[in-house]
Parts: sequence; structure tokens; C-alpha cells
Amino acid sequence: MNLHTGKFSVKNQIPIPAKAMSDGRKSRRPSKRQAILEAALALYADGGFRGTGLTAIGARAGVTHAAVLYHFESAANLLRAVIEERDRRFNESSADLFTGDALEGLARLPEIAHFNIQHSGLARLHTVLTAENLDPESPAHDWFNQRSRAIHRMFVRLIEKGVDAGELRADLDVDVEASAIIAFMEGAQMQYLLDPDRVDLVSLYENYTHRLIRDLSAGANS
Amino acid sequence: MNLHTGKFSVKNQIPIPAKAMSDGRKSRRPSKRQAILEAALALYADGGFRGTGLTAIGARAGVTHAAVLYHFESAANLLRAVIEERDRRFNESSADLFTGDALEGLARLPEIAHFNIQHSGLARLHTVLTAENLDPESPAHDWFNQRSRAIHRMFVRLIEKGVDAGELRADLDVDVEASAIIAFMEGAQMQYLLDPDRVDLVSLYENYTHRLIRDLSAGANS
DNA sequence: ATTAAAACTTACAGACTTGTTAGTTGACGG
DNA sequence: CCGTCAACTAACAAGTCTGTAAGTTTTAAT
Repeated sequence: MNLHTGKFSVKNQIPIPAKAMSDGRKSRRPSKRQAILEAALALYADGGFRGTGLTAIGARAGVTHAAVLYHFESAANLLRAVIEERDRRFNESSADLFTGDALEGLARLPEIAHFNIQHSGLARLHTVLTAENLDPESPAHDWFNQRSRAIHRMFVRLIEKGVDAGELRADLDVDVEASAIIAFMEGAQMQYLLDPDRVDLVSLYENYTHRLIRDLSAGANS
Repeated sequence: MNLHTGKFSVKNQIPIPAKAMSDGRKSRRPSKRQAILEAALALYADGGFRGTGLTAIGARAGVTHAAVLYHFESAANLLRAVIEERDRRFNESSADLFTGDALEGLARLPEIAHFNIQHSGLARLHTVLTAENLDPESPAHDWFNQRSRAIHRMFVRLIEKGVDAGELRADLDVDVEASAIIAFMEGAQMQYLLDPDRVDLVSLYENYTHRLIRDLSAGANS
């Protein structure tokens, strides 16, 4: 364990990737960078950041741990790249939930359940890394914090849009409602990951969504 | 409801505590066992199991890491003791939620929010360790799995009691309802731990509880 | 006072961690 | 054909981790 230990704590920001990123010029060799990232995605999902060494990641990608460091410069930096990659993939398939009407967006929440079941590796990665970085001293705490706020804002805006459009009740505490939705999703995820056989994630989401829409819709009894 | 607490064998034989547990006989020296457990409680909450070494735990308790092993035999065994201790404390103050009527029990859920805020160390410990043991290969995965099922059963029974008493709707999918409640609580906890300044855990719980009771009460519109 | 045992400490071992450095490989440009 | 440079590997360093073994201190009972 590290406890504080300066390390990268100087700035919250983690240094930029690496030089080995440019594909503008001709690559002299097929570079294992992507394979390494993929391996890290998978292994962090199982063992978390603290539980997974660069050697294991390299081995899965068919290189030594030095190659991992060559491409990502440090373990913390690799973590950052992994988190961003999972975000990229998740957003790709869920961003459009926030583009339409509020009621429509809420009704489509179960799509997230489907995505997370199909990509349970990514889902576990997210949950494991979030929990691992609850401690403010953790290497990526600030990043997860910001991320959390960003998602919260998206839901707040979605709900506000619904309120403005008259779809949703006007007396809602949007902050609380947004947090509640996120809480349900995160918690359901955790339940499912812990015991996939017992928990039917889709049923959970559908039941929740149905009731959520009924409760938030304009005209619902308080 | 004391869910067991015993150690119904979780197939993986985790050895029994140690000889140094008996207080039936006179202790020859004040033993740091309790101090070590306390230190582990605190440090695991911050850094998780994988992120915390026995040396650090020992240091916090004023002993060497060898003393930790003397009392708990192995790191995995200490983890088990820590989990059980957190459970014991949590149950002590929340077990009676399940003894009364269903509606009363549900209405008192916000008490859990208060407990978790006051004992945020224990709360973080629970969340961090749960996430860390999502992987079936993890040392305490089975234990957390069983624990999760036990809690789920408690809520199932509470809801069933309410249905039988005519307090709650008869057409509920109790399994799903129980999972949803747990999901909300776990997720809310995670949100709060990640960003205590933004998330008002008590408001979240109160809002949720109010709506939950309204939705589940007999006579509510489907 | 001697003995016995709990409750430690010190020292060591082996495995694993991140990270550095120096050397090797191989394809492409000239 | 040859130099260059990306993309590595091998080896090493310094540290951490769990666990073992053997020796020491403290106290209670005889």
C-alpha cells in the first residue's frame, strides 16, 4: 500500500498518453498497444487495478511488462487509458438515451441493462474500479468523481427537459431524482455481478423503469 | 433475522480464527488482537483488501506484521474476521427493521442512511470489499455471495409478511422488489461515498422510501 | 523461583510490484 | 545496402507482500 506517497499527487491530472500514439506516419511494426489495452480491460475487470500487475497484462497481450510501460509510461497511466476506453465504448451505445424526450429516455433505460449483460466485462470493470477509487487518496479518485458528476448532470438535464416540456411533474427535486436513478442502476449492477444467477437484471430494470415513469409523469399523484 | 452469523461453511474452508480467542481463561497479556482488528477495519475501508498490507495494519495497531499473522493466521483470514465484525456491528443496529410490520420496516429504511453516515468507515468497508470480491476467484467471493442472498431473503420475507397481512399489494414480484430495494441502497451508498458533498443520502432515502411505500401499499394503482 | 504458555519481535525467504536502462530486432526511406 | 527509428526484450533495481521460524518478554500458576 502506498498511502499518500506523493507519487502523482502533485497534480490531479495524469500525464498524457505517449508518443507511441501517432498513426499519422507509417508504423514500422504492428504494435501491441491495442492488445495491451484489451488485456488490461479484461484483467482489471477481474482483479481490479491493485490486484493486477503489469506482468500479467503483458503476458495476456503476448509481451513483457516492459512493453506495457513503453506504451503507457506508468501503471497509473494505463489505468487512465483503460477507464477512458471503457467510457468511450459505453457512451457509444448509450449516449442517445439523452438526446430525445425525457419520457422516451427513461423508457429506454433497460437498454443499459442489456448492454451491461452483453458486456459484463466492461460493467464489472466500471464497478470494481469505482469502488477501488472511493478513497480520495486513490490514483483516479478525482477522475471518477468528475465522471460521476457528469453523469448526474446528464440525468438532471434530461429530467429538466421533461419538466419543461410538461411531460414530468414540476414539483420534482431533480437532483434527488437523478441521484436515485443512478443509485438504482449502480446498485442493480452490483447485485447482478455478485450473483448473476439470482438477479435478473432486465426484469429489475423494467420493473423500475415502469414505476419510475409512472411516478415522475405529470399528473401523477404526489 | 440474525442471518446465521455462524459460519455455514462456505465450502472453501477458511480456517477457524485462532487459539488466541478464548477469554474464558485468564489472559497473560493484554493482547493487541482487538487493536489489530480495529486497524484492519479502518485501513481496509480506505485501501481495500488488496491495497492494504499486513505491515500497515500492524503498524497502526502498534505491532509488527508477524503479530497480525500470529492472531489471524493469514491475510485472508483477517479479511474474514473484519467482514464478520462489520456485519456484527451493522446487524446490531439494523436487525430490528425486520422484526415489525412490513410497512413499518420499510418506513424505517432511512435509519440505515443515518447509520451509514455516522459510520461511514464501515459503509465504505462494505462497499469496497464487496466490489473487490465480485470476481468469483476472489478470496471472499462466496462469502459475499451468501451474504447477499441472506439479505435478499430478509427483504423477501419482510415483503411477504406485508402481503400476507394485506398491507402490501398481492401482485408483487417479491424477488424483484427485494432486489430493487437492495440495489437502491447499495447504489446510493456508492454515490454518497464517491461524492459526499453532492449526495444527500438522507434525502435520497426519504424520497425513495416515501415512494416505495406508496407503490407497494395495497390498493395502489398498478 | 521455577515453569509454562501466550504474546509477541527479529530475521529471513520467495514471490511479486513498478520502473529504468541498455541492447536487439525488423521494416522502411533513401 | 544501409542507417534509422519504433517496438520491443532482458536484466537489474528497489520495494512490497505474505508467511515461516526461532528466539524473547511477560505473566500466571505452581
